[in-house]
Amino acid sequence: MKAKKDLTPDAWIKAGFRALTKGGHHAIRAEALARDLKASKGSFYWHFGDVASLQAQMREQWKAEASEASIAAVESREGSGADKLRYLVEIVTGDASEPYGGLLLEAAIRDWARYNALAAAMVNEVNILRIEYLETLFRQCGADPTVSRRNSIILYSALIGMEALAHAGLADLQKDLRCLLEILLDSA
Amino acid sequence: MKAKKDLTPDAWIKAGFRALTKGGHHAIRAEALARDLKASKGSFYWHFGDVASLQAQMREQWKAEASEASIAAVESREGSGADKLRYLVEIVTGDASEPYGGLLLEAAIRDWARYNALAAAMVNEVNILRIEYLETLFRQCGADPTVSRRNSIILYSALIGMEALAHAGLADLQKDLRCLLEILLDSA
DNA sequence: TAAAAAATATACGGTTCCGTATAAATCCCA
DNA sequence: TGGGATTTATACGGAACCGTATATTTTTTA
Repeated sequence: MKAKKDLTPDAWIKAGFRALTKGGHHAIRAEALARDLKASKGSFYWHFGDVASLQAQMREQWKAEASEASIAAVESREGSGADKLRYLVEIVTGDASEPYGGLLLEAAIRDWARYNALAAAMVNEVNILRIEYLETLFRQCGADPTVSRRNSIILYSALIGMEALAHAGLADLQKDLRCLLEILLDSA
Repeated sequence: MKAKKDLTPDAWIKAGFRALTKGGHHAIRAEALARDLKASKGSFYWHFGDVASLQAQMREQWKAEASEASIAAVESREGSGADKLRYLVEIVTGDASEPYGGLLLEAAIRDWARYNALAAAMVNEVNILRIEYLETLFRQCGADPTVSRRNSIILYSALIGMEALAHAGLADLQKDLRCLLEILLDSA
């Protein structure tokens, strides 16, 4: 009999994200993930004490990634605040650029947060960081703090909402969000 | 022993919406609803063939309500297109005005649609109707069709996205959405 | 008021899951 | 190469759920 499939905790975490994206937070189940990885439940429970522990590690990993990835990519570039905003819109609407399936996973995690306090707390922290970063960019464009904050909230909200519409073809994520950005930049 | 609690199909449907809002689509379960209503599973299966049938009726009911409620309220008023848009923003951001818990239920249904094709089809129809209605209002403000459509998508997306942020206090749904509306009205 | 119909309750078998216990296979290294 | 540590598989008991079958009670009606 074969054994020792070299399953790392990370492989289980990735499987967890796949399940979350496809079936929602309740789809994160030990036996289902084991089937996905063609492994057995025993293996799962060697790496994790329970399902909640896997979920905790999923939250940690996503939070770290979500807090840094896009911001680091934008900050590594030279350019004005407006340029950075345009580039940011570019990369976050390009799904492939993000790990674990980009906006689809984002949405699934947001759903998760709706029904779970721990996930909600994490998503909230990420939201705060992202909105604060957007604020700095809008301020670099010359907008005053109040307008910057409002623009940030509007832009970020629209991104979240458009993802749902874009999936059905109702919105063109890239085009519509870019358009909104220009409107916001002009409105000052 | 008591029996005959006068449970209508509608009582089960309402319980279904409660469960959906609180726990997500997987929380719509016959035994859980029965506990909620202090009834038994047998009663549920007298009114519904199975859980999928309850879900179908939930979708029908919500679709009818969601397609008409806000639009009818706005259309019953006199005023310019801009006035109607302002009033529409007013009522959709006032949570209590909608049945079954307003935006919270909306979000839960949107989550449901993410993982279920039937729910996705229904939500898509509702989205189309709503966006088309927004378009007519923007056109009444003098915007050309292309701009009207873009404004509609932006405004509707922002509403969807802001709900998630507002829940954590990051956005002021009413204020921020109204602000966006004015920006869109000015951008023409 | 007795029988039929409507509505609810209880009991059952089957499935899927959780988490634990235990066995088995593989890896590492002395 | 053999034995301990690591990793995976199998087997188990218990819980929750589904949908059905079968009482049991209430309401309606003839």
